[in-house]
Amino acid sequence: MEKSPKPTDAELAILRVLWQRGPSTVKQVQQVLEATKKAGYTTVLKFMQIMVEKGLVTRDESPFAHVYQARVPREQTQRTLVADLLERAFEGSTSRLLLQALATKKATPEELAEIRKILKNHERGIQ
Amino acid sequence: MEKSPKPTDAELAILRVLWQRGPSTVKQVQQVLEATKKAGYTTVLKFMQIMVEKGLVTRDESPFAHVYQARVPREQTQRTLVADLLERAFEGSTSRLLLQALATKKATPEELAEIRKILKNHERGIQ
DNA sequence: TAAAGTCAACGAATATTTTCGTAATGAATA
DNA sequence: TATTCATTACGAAAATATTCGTTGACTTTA
Repeated sequence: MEKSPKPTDAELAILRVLWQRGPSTVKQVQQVLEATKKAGYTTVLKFMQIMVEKGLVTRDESPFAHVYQARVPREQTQRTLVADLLERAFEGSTSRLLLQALATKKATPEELAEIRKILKNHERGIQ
Repeated sequence: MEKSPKPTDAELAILRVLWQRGPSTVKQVQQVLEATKKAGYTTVLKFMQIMVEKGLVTRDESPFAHVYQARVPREQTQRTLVADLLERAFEGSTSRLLLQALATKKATPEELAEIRKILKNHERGIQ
């Protein structure tokens, strides 16, 4: 079983791009990131090298441009992060977490429907 | 309106003690923390001094032992943290957040009932 | 008043995260 | 082959977070 270390902010931002785009070169990732954060090429490269060492991504050393790929699944990382926040800030209470999540961000009716569905599925699973 | 900077891990651990115990001295906080983390007295003191500077806590400079108190409300801090996580890891999707939260931690029937209640209240508020 | 104890202040040391300058490599091309 | 271009490698610098040793102030008590 793999350990899934908690990625830093910068690492998570890179993972998000890889999850969304699939395997990408440093340049491709950097171009996406420079829109929001202003991260230079070597900065992004450095992080991706660190992430290879940590096992967060794999690198395909293709002839010219190396192609990187997320090694940790999105959902697993999300679970790690939300479990961490639950413990650190909510004393483990999922209901409190949801309460504050809804308080900061008005969910659309579609989101609410989705939440109800998740809840229903979860209850069925528990029976 | 106050800004509510995201507390670091160590700062959040101290805030949790203050939220739970109410106004406390450094020693009292340190005694609670050394059970879980092994934080020395001066370490805790240093953080609490930093937190005064950042405006996270206030200090009552009583005759002998200074008494510290959380200045940021628990719920506001929780909202800041969950909003941050929503953006950084869930593309803003509250339903995804809940899904993964339920996936990591089996909610008790009471928790589920609580969650349903929160959802119902929230829907009523939206109408 | 002296000694011992308690606590805060200060600053240094360490660790971690983030950023980027510069050099090296290898391919394409003039 | 020499030059240019795109990319990676290396390592240092800067920023931030964490930890703690030491000093000094004040209180109590012997």
